[in-house]
Amino acid sequence: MKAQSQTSDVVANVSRGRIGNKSALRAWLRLWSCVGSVERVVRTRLYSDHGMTLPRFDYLSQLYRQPDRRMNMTELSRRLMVSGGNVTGLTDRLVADGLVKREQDPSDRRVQIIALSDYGYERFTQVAHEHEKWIGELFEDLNSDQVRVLNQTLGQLKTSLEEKLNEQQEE
Amino acid sequence: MKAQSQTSDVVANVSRGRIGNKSALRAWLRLWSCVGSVERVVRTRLYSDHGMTLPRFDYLSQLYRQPDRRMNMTELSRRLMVSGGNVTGLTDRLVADGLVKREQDPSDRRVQIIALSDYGYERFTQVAHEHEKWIGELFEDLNSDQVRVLNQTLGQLKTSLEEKLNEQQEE
DNA sequence: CCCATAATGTTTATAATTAAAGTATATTAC
DNA sequence: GTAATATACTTTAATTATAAACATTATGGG
Repeated sequence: MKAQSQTSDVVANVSRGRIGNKSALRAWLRLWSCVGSVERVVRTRLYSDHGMTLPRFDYLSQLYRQPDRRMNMTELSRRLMVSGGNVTGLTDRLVADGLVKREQDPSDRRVQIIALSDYGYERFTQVAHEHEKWIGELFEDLNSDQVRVLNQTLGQLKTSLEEKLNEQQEE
Repeated sequence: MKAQSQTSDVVANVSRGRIGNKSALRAWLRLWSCVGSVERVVRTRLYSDHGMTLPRFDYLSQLYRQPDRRMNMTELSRRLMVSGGNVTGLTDRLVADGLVKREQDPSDRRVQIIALSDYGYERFTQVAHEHEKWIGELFEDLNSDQVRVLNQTLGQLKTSLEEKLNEQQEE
């Protein structure tokens, strides 16, 4: 597998070389660890300070970002990266709490369109403001160079992963 | 809210400047998205190819990394970043499947020491090899420079987060 | 039109997960 | 030594999550 670097030692200077599995695994474990720590903090504060769970916050934030504050179930499932059955259950509870509403798609009777209610919008706006502050505090020890490079690298990884997922799906 | 162009000017002039909340939030969303995508792939393959769930794999991997393949419940809870009750439930099921064993700590009768069984070790070794390959494939589009910087930045973030968590805990 | 296939969402059964309360044991202060 | 406190783990009730099977509706080809 490493034979390739011999042929291209001029080009590589090792710097642009392919990464090995061990190296990738290390990066993955760090990613996992960082995300876990941040999630834990956010989940705890969401619950103690606002009586809101993290899955519901993530759900509402997807609706919030849409211009019309609306999205169908399949799209929610895709964006939240959770199963369809999960979205059904979350939706039931959010509807019961009055945070979102179910609407019918006039052009396709299979489709449920979920709309953020006025109450849901108001509620989410308050919580999101706090949330943004927490994240800012948690990342404050990184400098702007680091964050810029991080965003760039993760953006590339995200695109690459999406391509792989699409390929996989088509097989 | 300042216009984006103004922020960029500041960044350009002061490259090591403090990051803003918006910038941190963007980084957090990318982190979350990448981890979600990778987790989804790993979870699906673990289940379809090996009949193993992701939480159990994570649990076993913690034991596997220990020299004596042993760890108590509290430490498992801390490392897996999940609640104690969760570890109790996972342990019950893993014991039922013969992958781990419960042992008593002779010096402290409150402590449960969890040991990877021979079967669990064998089983995990096979799955872990595959897992490492999947991660390698998922990250293959990043070059070694990117992974090095990523590891460095995430390492710093991880340390910073751990400090903040400790401070918070002591309050 | 009719059938096969795909897409959308729900249901079912089970597993994973949390927060909070509870139990048992250990440690510390006095 | 005893009481207060802390630690380790379990239990409880509710929520969140999955995969797989299902029902309904849409779409495309003959």
